[in-house]
Amino acid sequence: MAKQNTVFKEAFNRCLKLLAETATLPSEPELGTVLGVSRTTIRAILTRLEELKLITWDKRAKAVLRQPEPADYYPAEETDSLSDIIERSFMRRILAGGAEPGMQINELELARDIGTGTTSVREFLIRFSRFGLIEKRPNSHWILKGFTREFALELTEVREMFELRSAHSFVALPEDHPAWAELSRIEALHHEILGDIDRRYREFSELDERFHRLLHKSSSNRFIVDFYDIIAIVFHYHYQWNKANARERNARALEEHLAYIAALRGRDPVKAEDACRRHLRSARETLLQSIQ
Amino acid sequence: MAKQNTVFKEAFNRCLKLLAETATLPSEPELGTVLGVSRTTIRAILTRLEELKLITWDKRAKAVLRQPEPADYYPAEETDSLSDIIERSFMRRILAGGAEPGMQINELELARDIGTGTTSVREFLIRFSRFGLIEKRPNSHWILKGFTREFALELTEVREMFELRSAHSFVALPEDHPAWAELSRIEALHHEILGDIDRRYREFSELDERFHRLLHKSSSNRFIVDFYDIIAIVFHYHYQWNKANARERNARALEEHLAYIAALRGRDPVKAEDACRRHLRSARETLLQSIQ
DNA sequence: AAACTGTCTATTGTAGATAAAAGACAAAAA
DNA sequence: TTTTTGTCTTTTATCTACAATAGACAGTTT
Repeated sequence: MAKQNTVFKEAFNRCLKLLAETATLPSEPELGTVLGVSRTTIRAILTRLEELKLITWDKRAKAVLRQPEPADYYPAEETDSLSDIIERSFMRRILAGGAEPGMQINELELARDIGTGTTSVREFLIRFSRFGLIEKRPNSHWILKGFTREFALELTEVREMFELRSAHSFVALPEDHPAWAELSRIEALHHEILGDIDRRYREFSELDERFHRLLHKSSSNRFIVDFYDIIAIVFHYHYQWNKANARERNARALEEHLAYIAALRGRDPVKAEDACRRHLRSARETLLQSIQ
Repeated sequence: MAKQNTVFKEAFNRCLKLLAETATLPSEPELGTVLGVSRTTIRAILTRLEELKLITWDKRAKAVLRQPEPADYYPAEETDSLSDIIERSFMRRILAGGAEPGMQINELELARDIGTGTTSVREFLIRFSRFGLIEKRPNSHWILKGFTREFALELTEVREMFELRSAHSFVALPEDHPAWAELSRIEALHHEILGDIDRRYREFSELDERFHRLLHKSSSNRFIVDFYDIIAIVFHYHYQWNKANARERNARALEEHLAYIAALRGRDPVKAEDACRRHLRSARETLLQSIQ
């Protein structure tokens, strides 16, 4: 196959959900906007819906025949984009497996392992290299620099510089800036999760990213904003493979966030900086502890 | 062609220079180390040298028959790696040509323009995207964000944070650290160039990069070190297409560097910070002036 | 014994091909 | 007149193939 039709399958599944909710379908361009795909894909979806006798379709007349059933959906494995599959597979190898720093990474072997072409693996590695975990020897292999203590320290050093700067920008944001409303929503979610921490502590990871991205965004600096991608990917996989004491860790982080949010609200740069430092110090400790 | 033999041609040219200097050739593995290529390539070079009747070659017996002539060298156009060609061509388009922010970038068109396959263009764009000047729409084109005033401000903001931090690390380096010796060599070169500024002002660009990279390296932080790649590429092309007042600009920057170097030598963090700020402020002004 | 050469294999860099997806434009419908 | 559909073209994502390059190993030379 030249290209996998994951865009179609994933959009098809979302279209089924839409159908279950609304029981009616808008025009092709409108559907395209809603699902975020081109009209070509929309027409492929409509064709498939017709084949499955979910709808009848003739020009702009679209009649729903029946509600979608679980069997109508494409299985989840088929809707993941190739680059997601490669990323997951690669991260498992270097974070979970016993991957030693200095190890060679071989495009061909990776591709065979994952069952994909070399081009996609190669492009993934190029994209991934900006995270500073691998390095290319031209005309030869890649070198794994490893998820080491040094890496974590270098990462957090920059993170602290960037987030302090962002926190300063944040408190200077005008009263009516939408970030304040978003901050309130985030704060409310913190209280919700803390109120039912035993059951909901796993939601922290996502909320954490949402909170810190909001802060970084207020720097209005693409390099600072983009740097959060590195932090996010590290923490994302780190949380997945390090579940020890997750409940306590997350509860503490949530409390720290609340103090941090309160300080931001107070518009006091010094207090905000203080809360920021305190939280980042403890985040760094958590990360370092998990490494060895 | 599947792969261009620019590695061979470029190494061949360097080997000719070596031959002109030493008039004798070491063993294959040793040549490989000197030229930084594999023995496979070395043997291809030796074969070619023999064909051109520059040497006789039988196992380890290599006798030089004559000195290389200009005609023996491969022309410079053939020794540039494909990615360099693509980079130059792309940078000319977006810096020199009237490329508007928001413009679409089309892989196929770029490839046709440069006369290369799409794969290489695509990989270049992925690698280049970390510089924050372009952005991908998945399944669709790239967007040029443009070399704008905002870009320059965001770039210099981070640069200043990183370089201040690096300058602080630098003054704390132990007395016997090799960086101090390199700093002296760099300082001497500054005096040399300033002494003959009218003729040698063009050498500033390279020296500037060498000086700042030395500083950034002392941070021992891969993110800070890697960030200099962005600064380097921006200034590199910026110097190429903006030659107005180059002599005066460079002379002033050299003086600033000397003050900066003296402050670093004094091991006084406050003075070093001061000199650093002063130089970076003027570097920013220079960059901003050239944008509009 | 250490280094070198001959030979062979494996991997990378790049082009070319192709299905999937995007998107352009004219004709048709509201 | 604005939106929608039918049709067609262009571009992207991905695979496969292959020359260039790296690298391994055994036999040979110093």
